[in-house]
This record gives sequence, structure tokens and C-alpha cells, in this order.
Amino acid sequence: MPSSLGYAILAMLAAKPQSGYDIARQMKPPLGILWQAKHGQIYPELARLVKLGLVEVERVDTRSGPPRRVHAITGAGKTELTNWIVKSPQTKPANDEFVIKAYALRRVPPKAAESLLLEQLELHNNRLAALEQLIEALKSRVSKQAAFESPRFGEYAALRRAIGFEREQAGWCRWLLDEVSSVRRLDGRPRVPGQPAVKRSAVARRR
Amino acid sequence: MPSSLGYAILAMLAAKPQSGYDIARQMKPPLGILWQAKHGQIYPELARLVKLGLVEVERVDTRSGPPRRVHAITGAGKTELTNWIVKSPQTKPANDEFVIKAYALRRVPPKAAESLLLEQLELHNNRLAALEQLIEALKSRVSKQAAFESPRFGEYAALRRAIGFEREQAGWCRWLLDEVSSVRRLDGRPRVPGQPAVKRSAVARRR
DNA sequence: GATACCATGTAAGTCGTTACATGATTAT
DNA sequence: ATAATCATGTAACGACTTACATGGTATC
Repeated sequence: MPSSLGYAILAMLAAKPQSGYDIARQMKPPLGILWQAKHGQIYPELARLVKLGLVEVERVDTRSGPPRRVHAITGAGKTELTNWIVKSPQTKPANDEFVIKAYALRRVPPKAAESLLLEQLELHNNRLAALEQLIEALKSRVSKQAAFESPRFGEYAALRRAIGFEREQAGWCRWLLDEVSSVRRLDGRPRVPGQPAVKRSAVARRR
Repeated sequence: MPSSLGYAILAMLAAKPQSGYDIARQMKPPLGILWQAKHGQIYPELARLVKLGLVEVERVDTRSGPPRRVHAITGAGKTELTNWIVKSPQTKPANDEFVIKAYALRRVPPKAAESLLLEQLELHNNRLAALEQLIEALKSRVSKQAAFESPRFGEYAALRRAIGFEREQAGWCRWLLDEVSSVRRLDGRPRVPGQPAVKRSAVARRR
């Protein structure tokens, strides 16, 4: 039985035959949208899929350099993939390190907290921009009507999800930043009860 | 040097001394919001933190049952945690099995796809309801003004993030469901060009 | 009497990262 | 020349899961 990575590879090979290197490129963090893995894990897993008879290899000679090993899904592979899809998935924990840092953020000086959050926010904004460029390129190829029937629908769906999560994460960062900033502005100054101590919109508008 | 799990434990012990069992309960999937892990990983990691001098144990006898081993963070532990927080985090891949299934969803009959999506949607809605109950209980304890200063702020922030992600995931499921449904209604029927083939709002309103 | 929860640990195995290893090709 | 990319693999290590193991307490 293949691992989750194995099924991710099968799904990609069901779209079209590819080399291990092709797969590794599309799964490369941090932009891999279907699954992320390094080549050090991909090549052994491909070998296992071949040994299971779910995938076959063909050496394709190139005019320059070593021959590429192009992998294709077999009939047995397609069956295995289809059967696996309909089984209810077991969700595994997200476990983002940054949540721990946010959880204990009160322990560090507000200035340090702010720069950490700004760095994180920029990271997500950059990733978001890259993903939005990818989806724009795809949109023309996925017909509005009956998008589900399009051969690139899977890619489109995965991209939509990735974009949604990046947006969500960026929004969370902005909220955190706003909370920290408001405390920083309160620093040492006495508050006047009855009126808002701080305007909360400065960071919220920074998109 | 502790692992990410180690830092998650340190962060929780910095809030208050706790037993391994307490930690395991709060980290239990699928509702652990800071970090998720099983006791099989937590107890050995706690032992390592003790060996590193970042945590100390105290046996506390109970009137009934075996003595509890209450762990507390040490001075060295606080220093280590604070230094770690300000270092920029390395993000690791999300890798959700369900994305693979969605990617290759065209391979299965629309009816099977729909039931898979409905099951997933219900799962996220249930989790969302549970998380929203938790955050409601917290909101009263976290003051509106200067929420960042509140001792429970970390918990509140982590909960907000978890809720945002569940909402996002649920929304994505609804979108997918809508795409599949629209194709199902098209099944075998010829389309009339010039007017929309299908109303797309049936599922979108199902919240 | 059975089930669930309290409470703590260990062992085997899988998943995943990082680094080592090789060698050709293309771009600056 | 030097670096980056193409292209494929392996080995050591660390993270994580699952199952084994034990024994008391509370609830139905």
C-alpha cells in the first residue's frame, strides 16, 4: 500500500507521464500546491510504486545529457488511485511553528514581536502574489461552464485552496500586528476611560 | 536543542506547570489548537526537556491513584523559549490528503464525489462549532482593550487562527460541491448556448 | 462486570529532512 | 571560470504514529 506521497505521485502521473525530476519540481516547497516533498523522498517512493506494479518506467534518450526516466501510471495504478479517493481521508495535524511563537509572543519585547510579524506577513503576501499569478494563467484554460470537466480542474481547485489559506494566514498576521501595535502605542501612557485608547485601523489598511 | 514539539511544551509550561497528561489532553487531535501530538511522543520529549534542564518535575501525591508528575519551566527554559521565538520560523508543508483527492476527483463518479465532499464539509462544520464554543468561553476573559496584555491572549490568538482555517476549508468544500453538483445536473442534457446552463447557488447557500 | 477515563511509559516501524554523491548542460 | 539547473540516486538521522504495557478510579 502506497503512502500519501505515493498517491499524490499517482494522481500526478494520471494527468500525464513524467520523470521523477518533473514531479520533484512541482512538489518543491514552498509553492507545491498538491503535495510538498523533496527529491530525496520522491525517488525512493517512485521505485516502490514501480515495484508494486502501479507505475512503469521508460528510458527516454535525450540529445544532450543522461536519459530521462519517464514514469507512467499503469491500469492497476489507476484502479488503486480511484479506490483510494472515495475512502474517507484521515486528516493529520497542521502544526505550524508560527502558532507557538504567536502563543508566547507576550514574552518578547513589542518591537521584536512587530518585526517578526512583519516578516511573516511579507512572506505570505509574496507567496500569495506568486499563487495568484499561477491561477491567472490557468483561468483562461479552465472553462467557466462545467469547470469540473476540464482536465486542469484539479490543479485549479488545489490552487484556489492554497490561495485561500495564504489570504487567511496573512489576515491573521495583520490582526496580530494590530494588537501588538496598539499595546506599543499605549506603552507607559495613562489611558483615559470612556474613549478608545488607540485607533485600530493603521495596520488593518496595510494590504 | 528542543524540537518544535519541545518548544510547544515549553510555551504551555510557561503559562502554568502541568503534568504530561494535561499537555497530552490539550494537544490531542483534532482539537489541539497550539500543536497536536500523541502521548507517545509527548512523554519522551518531556523527559528530554528535563535532561536539558529546561523543565523540572515535582511528584504531587493525590488522595486517590498514583502521584502526578507536574512539570514546570525553569529559568533556562524561559530564556531558551524567548530566544527561539524571535528567530524567524521555518514553515513546513501543510500536505493535506484531501487536496490529492480533490485534485483527482474527476476520476470517480459524481455521486461518490458528492458524498465524499458532504462528509468532509460536515466534519469541518462540526469542528468549527466546537472551536467557536471555546472562543466564546474565552472572550469574556480577554479584555477588549489591550487584549495582547491578557494572560490568555496566546490561546485566543491560536483559536482565532484555527477558526479562520476551518471556515476557509469549509468554504472550499462548498465551492467544490457546487462545481460537482452543477456537472451532475448537466449529465447527458444538451446545453443551450447563450444562457447559463445551471443555477450555481443551491449548495452555496447550504451553511 | 464492562466501559471509560486518569496517568505514565516503551518499542517498532513509517514518514520526512538533510546531507552526501555523481555528472552533464546552460547561462553569466 | 563559476554558478545554476538538469537529473538521479543513497544514507543517516529525526519526527511521528501505532501498538504494547501497566494499573488505579469512576460510572453505568
